[in-house]
Amino acid sequence: MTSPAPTRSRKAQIDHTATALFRAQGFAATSMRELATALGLEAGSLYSHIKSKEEILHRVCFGLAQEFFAGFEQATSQAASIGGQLRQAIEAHVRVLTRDVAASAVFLHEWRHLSEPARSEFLALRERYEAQFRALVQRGLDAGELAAPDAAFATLTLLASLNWLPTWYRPDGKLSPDDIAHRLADQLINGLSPMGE
Amino acid sequence: MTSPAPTRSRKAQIDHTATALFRAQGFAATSMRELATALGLEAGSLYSHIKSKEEILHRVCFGLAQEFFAGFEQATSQAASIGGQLRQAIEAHVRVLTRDVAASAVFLHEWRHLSEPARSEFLALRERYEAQFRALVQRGLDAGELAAPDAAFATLTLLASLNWLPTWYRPDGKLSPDDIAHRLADQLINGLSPMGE
DNA sequence: TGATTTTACTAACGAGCGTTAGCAAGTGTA
DNA sequence: TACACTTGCTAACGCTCGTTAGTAAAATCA
Repeated sequence: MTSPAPTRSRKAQIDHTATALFRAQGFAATSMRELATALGLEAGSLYSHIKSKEEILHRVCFGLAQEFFAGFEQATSQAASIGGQLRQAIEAHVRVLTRDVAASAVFLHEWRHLSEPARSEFLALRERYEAQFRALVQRGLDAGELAAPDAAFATLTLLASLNWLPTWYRPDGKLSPDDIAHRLADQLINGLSPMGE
Repeated sequence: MTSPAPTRSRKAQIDHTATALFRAQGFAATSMRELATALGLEAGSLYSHIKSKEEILHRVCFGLAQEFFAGFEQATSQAASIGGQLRQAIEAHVRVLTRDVAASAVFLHEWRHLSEPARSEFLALRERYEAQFRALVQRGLDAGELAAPDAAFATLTLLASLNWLPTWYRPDGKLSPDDIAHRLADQLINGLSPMGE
């Protein structure tokens, strides 16, 4: 009862298709009948594999949160300058975002359809993640490796640039995820001015 | 101070309340009965003032689009360096975003619930607006006032930072809209590195 | 083999959805 | 006064929603 492989695969298939629909139409505007049709099933059949519609959303949101934490931890565990750690953290974030753009979009926009207490738990995780980023930026400011009037503000702007990515990124574009990660890090750290102005 | 002025038409009140609900719960997850209750009405009464639920969304989305275009035009019509124009355009964009955060959030996230052909028209407007920004950045690159490997990429990142604002901005925060506009422009143009570099 | 689990079906439930029709009270205008 | 316009009500329409119950074929495994 712990982990039969074939069960997992059908469930994962449902999650995957649902994620794509949630992204394209939103959680509330996606019906279970629509999801079932996309999978070649009848609506009722879905409930042999999942308990509820929200369960899918829950799994997507919390699963991705875990990936973000893992990426950040790996990026900052290696010895490097603060600026180097920030760059690695940015690239790790971008890597998670681009690994599954649909899931990322759902993670970023559909979490508010979680009901309590999941919603609050999710927001707490999100705040914890942002706080980690903020602390890293603050260390950079203290060490003189970064310059900004306010760590909180700088961090918000930084994450903003990253989190808009799923709205325009296409896996078949000419820039690879690593290209994008590098350019984003460059632009955010160096700005748009020549020689930094 | 924020009490509804008696001069505001019932229609405008409906739009305003609906915008707040659409922002908090999403368009699809907000029912007309819920909207009516928030206004102290019965559901059917709404239809003495509006034709449909989508009509409200249409008005919010296209109304804000017009504001963005007006802001950009005013920002770039004044004679200034390219960098100065970009700075003004950024600040104009932020000013529109902060004037009505709820409407901005709806504009940014709920437009996909527009049905055709409104949806395509909206996307065309959006693309036109981004193209204007992109052209401005490109002129900056050509004139040597800005530095980036790619105007399109730089523009996306720039607008990304701006458009994330409605998710965290609170009108009663300690930063005024103009403060925010200035800081955002600084950070995006100069980056996080000390002295640029 | 037989037992069990997995997978999917049909049919239906109660609830809520956006919207409409018809009516009535209040308000401004001539 | 009479008329029109605005505003809001009640009641209901056809429809879709997420979910459940009960059943059964197929796959898995002892």
